Amino acid sequence: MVVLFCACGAAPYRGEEGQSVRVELPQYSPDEDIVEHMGYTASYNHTTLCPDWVAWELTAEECRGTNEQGRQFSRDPDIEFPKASREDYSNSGWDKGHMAPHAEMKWSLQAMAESDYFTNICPQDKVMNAQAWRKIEDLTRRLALRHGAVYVICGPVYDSVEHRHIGPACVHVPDRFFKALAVRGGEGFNAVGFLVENNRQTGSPRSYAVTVDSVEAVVGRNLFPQLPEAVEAAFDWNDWK
DNA sequence: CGGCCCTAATTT
DNA sequence: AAATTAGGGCCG
Repeated sequence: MVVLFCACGAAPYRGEEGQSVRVELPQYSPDEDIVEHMGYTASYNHTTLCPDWVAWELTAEECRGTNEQGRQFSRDPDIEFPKASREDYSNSGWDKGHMAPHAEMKWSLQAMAESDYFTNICPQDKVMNAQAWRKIEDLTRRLALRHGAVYVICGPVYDSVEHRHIGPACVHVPDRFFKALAVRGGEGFNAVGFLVENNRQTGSPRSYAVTVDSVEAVVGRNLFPQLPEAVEAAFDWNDWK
């Protein structure tokens, strides 16, 4: 069991009882290998060699970070057997796709470096990563600036038993990716989800938007256990565009 | 155009 | 291992 704490320095949401609540964290089990970094929390899967989920709170202040540092993909020192490496991805035809974006860590050089750990990386289709996925990331940053903070969780989806693998370590290639966002509105929280196939997807965020309930049905866990059930049951795209 | 998502080769 | 350079495409 891992005791989670707020390592990012951002002011955490305080629930009804006044205690600190990590809205971005999903339901998880004690046997998951969960690691805390400055900018994100991840559950690393030693079979897929990818995270099962990566969660973080992105604040407006963090979006205004100005540090500059190139990508420096490396193994996570906090994971005991981090078998994925650069070698698995190079010449594979698949991107080393960030879950928590490098560009959302510009508030700290260390956070930027930690975002390049393979704990935070999945094989992503080049076109999907640069277009459909990036547009959802751009939207997420705009939402953080507009609302002050956005709670984010995303990760891979494996639909087929016989999905493909890459590299000597056999990193599993996801069939889809999910992402769920929650923001504080006037009368509580709003939440929306996205499901994107891991192929040449170029569409707008709206074209991938679904309810968080729909994402949970695919992922098989409660993504925002701190929020009321009704928040996850529906969304109005006017709140997100 | 700058910013963002990357790749690969080369140098130190 | 890290830094630098060169290249590619899309978006606002």
